[in-house]
Amino acid sequence: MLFPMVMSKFLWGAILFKMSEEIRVRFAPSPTGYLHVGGARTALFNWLWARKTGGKFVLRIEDTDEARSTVESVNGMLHDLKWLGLDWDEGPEYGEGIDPYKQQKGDKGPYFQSQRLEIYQKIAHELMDKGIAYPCFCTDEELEEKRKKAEEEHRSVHYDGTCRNLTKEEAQKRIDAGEPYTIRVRVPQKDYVLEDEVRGRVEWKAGTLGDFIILRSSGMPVYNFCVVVDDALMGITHVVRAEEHLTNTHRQLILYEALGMKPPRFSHASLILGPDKSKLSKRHGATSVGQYAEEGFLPEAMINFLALLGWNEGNDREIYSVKELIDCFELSHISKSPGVFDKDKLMWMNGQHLRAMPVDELIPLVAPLLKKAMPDDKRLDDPVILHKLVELIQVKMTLLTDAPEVAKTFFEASEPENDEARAIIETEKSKKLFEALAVEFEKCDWVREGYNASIKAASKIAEVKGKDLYMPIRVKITGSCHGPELVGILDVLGREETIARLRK
RNA sequence: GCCCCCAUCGUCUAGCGGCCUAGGACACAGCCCUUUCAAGGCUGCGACAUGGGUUCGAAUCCCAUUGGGGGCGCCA
Repeated sequence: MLFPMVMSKFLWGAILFKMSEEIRVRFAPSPTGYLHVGGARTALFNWLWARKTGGKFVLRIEDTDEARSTVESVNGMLHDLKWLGLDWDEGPEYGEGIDPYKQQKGDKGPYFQSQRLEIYQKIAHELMDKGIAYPCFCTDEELEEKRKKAEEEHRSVHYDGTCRNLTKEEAQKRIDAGEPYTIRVRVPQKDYVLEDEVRGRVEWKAGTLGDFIILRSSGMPVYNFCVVVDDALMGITHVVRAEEHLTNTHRQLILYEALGMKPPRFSHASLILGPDKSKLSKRHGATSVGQYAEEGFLPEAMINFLALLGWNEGNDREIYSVKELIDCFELSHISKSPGVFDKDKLMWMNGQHLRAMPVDELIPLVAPLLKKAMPDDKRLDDPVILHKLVELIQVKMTLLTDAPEVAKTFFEASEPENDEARAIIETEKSKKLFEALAVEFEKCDWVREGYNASIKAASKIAEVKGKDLYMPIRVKITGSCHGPELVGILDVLGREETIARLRK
């Protein structure tokens, strides 16, 4: 008995291999003007899956709610996605002077729902012609009434099917008379089963859902309908999205069946929560990716953090590069329980990525911030000094935006920061030390060995050592009791500046 | 009200019946390193929601309860 089983396994493998089509995933945000971290994580999971499998990542804009949709709001979204490094293979183009509505890439477009209205309308009417859907003439008021009544009688608030059994002729007559109507699908009386990649088997019993609208009386399609039509037409093979859509899947399975299409594989990740465990929203602070970019977070840290919030490889690993994530990512390892967005951990992670970064890569990120904080400082234009400076402050930064503050503590000459600092440099011994050191510095080689020797020599002359030696020098030169290592500071400042500060 | 999902330290999580007196990370505290502050290293603090089963054995499987979340729209 073992042999046939093994055989069939091989056979299945072969068939699956042959049948396996290109994997196509999508991210379908509404154009709200910015990318929410929850959306970013959804986009990331999709993107990782596409990149891991060599598939395609499609970007589709769900803008049937036209009011919010403008070039600016779309670009805001695309900008954030680009910043994260989540590039898409199909969808609107992004860039200076590009109109995302007009310039799109991919052959399954258009990728704006607002540009696909005829498609939805045509399909909705086809379904109606086939009797899979039907026109409903119930008015808003009537429906509201029914809902109320159902609630009072403790029945479920489904549509009662008033227009379900209208004859074709009767319906046509009312349509011809110009009566407004919506199109509803006839929901089959049967159970539906979803085999979710992360949640496993999810079942809906027959009768838990009433006939629902797919096309409004205005001719505008409804979300669940658009999604299914688009996903089907765009050849989406895997839908990865947040848990809030889990119950929508029931309707969507019905619609796939109505269209005679095979549904994609679904993966429902859970929600991202705020510190109070309610769904992450603006009142919890920064929720848009753009805000984190401005605060000085690195895209690779953001990616790493978001990936680990709701996904893990099954081990203790915390730090991943983007490439490593692509290699390790599996849909089945997405976690089922919701997670709190922990900014402290994000900060830590940012520090990890920041410190792991080669100085040459860090310089272009930090230089503009330094330049902005110290616009008149010519030294920043010197690549050698800039390199030394960034190298020195790298270990002291958590965020990119920490750079100016850390640099300023020693890069710019300043008065003692407080009385404690002032007291340190105003002792007689300290004053003696500074002069001795200035003299030594004038004649030494300006390399680490040189000024280390000078400090030693001055130490003997002024009869101070240890903390009484280094702290006064630090305070005299920088004005602060804290900062990067002293010899590094000397490296950056150079001989002239250092001596000038000692003698000031 | 009905439907669906979820449940391990404060937080993110490992765990998929014996390796668990439950491991790692963030945060917190202490120590070490160090001319300072960081960074780094070490140590500590700290959790299987509750109640029933199943089993020789349960964080792990099943059922209830409780708690959280989502949905039930001519919103997306």
